[in-house]
Amino acid sequence: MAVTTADPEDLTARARIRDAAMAQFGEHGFERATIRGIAVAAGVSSGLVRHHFGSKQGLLEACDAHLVKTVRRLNSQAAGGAPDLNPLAALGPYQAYLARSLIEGGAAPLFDEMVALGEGWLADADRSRPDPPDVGPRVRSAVIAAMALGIGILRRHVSRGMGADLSGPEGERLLMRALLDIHSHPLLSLEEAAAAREALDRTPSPAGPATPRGPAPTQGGSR
Amino acid sequence: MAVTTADPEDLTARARIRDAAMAQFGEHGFERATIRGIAVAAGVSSGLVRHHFGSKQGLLEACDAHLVKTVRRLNSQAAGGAPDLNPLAALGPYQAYLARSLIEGGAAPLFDEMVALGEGWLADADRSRPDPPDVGPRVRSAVIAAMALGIGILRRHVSRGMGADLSGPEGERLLMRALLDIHSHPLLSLEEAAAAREALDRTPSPAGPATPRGPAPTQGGSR
DNA sequence: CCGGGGACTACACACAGGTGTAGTATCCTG
DNA sequence: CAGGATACTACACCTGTGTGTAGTCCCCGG
Repeated sequence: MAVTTADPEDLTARARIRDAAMAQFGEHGFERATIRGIAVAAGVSSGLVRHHFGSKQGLLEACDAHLVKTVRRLNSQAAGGAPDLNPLAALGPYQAYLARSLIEGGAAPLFDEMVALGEGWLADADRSRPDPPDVGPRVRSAVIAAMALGIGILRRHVSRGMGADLSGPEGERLLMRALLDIHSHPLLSLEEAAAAREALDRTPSPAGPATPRGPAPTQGGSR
Repeated sequence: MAVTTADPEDLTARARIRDAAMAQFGEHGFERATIRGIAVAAGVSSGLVRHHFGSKQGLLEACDAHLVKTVRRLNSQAAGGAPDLNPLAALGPYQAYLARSLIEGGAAPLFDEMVALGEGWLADADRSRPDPPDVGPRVRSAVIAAMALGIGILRRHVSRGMGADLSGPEGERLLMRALLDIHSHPLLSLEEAAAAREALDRTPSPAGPATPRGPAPTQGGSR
């Protein structure tokens, strides 16, 4: 059940402005988006934007609030259900906005909620794990949340790299298959991870040149 | 070996301007950063910025070029070495800039290089895998690259969620331990993944409400 | 009928910031 | 020692854009 943005004709001017703003903010970012541009997209005068939302900042806050409301609604719909490997996909047209908001700092509460959700799941899973994890579920959940969101944030790059548009159904399915494969096949064996962890412990200062050997695309040596 | 930004005094004005610009662009984004602000940070007049780089756009391109050069140098230093689980960390002060650049579309070639590197590694790993992966290494590499970069892009949120500053050495180590654990413990069992894949194949239209059950922090149901 | 308030528009204002120009100092080259 | 190029500054300009103000239309309660 994706977010359904009804016909613009069916919405009040206020809602149309908000949706247009979320689209523009999502696509161009807060600074680059202009009140006039949003007004044109919503089919109203720029003054009306100010009338309804007071200021550009106020408009942004209304967008954030609406995003939070939408996400909470989606979350409660899927309450108790299994977590999603590709959380951003559920937001449909608001996906770009959430990505921007995360980057520009607005969606912090949503991120924290994701972390909390994942933390619960990981804590459960840890109980049936032979070896105890050496970092707590909260830390791992934060990292996993960031990784999962990275796909949506870098949607354009991922689409280019995959050769399929992530926004389309075929790209979405391809992504899902890739995620299933990735998350069911660890990049490191337990032995490799243990060796890397030990190497990490041996270097007291983080300036050491030893990069723990581990498989993931790279950009360079360790810091 | 991190990127070492030498004393500002030791650099030419041009280099100082470029570094200041990368810092400002990285922290505030392209739009919000101002030429005057960059000039002040670099200790020069705003006219000199224009003198050296022609325009704000030209400055941005020079920053991109320098980033590419820096990353290539790091890559060649670590050539043949093992990939890094946390690629962005190696960039030190340029980390924020790369994150911004990826979001705003400038660093596409770098992303593609990461994907190519990871693709090679995955192709190697696939040869010693009992079950054949059902998506090619390039697609998986693109997804993994995005996931890995997501941590750096959402650095602030991750730091908050972990309770430790990712920019500091202690946060970096904690992240590394989390990554080692995550990448050595699959979130899905092979059976779960197979079941989810099968469920995915059964739903012809992607509008189906069935979210393949898989463990990761979530935001809502599937699209 | 009518008074008021909300929705909505048009237009003017102010200012931030990118860009352009002129001028000065400094250094290299012949 | 020219003399020109390059590094660098100060300042004027102008567009874009957020914001403020006044006014119109329309619905609704009394």
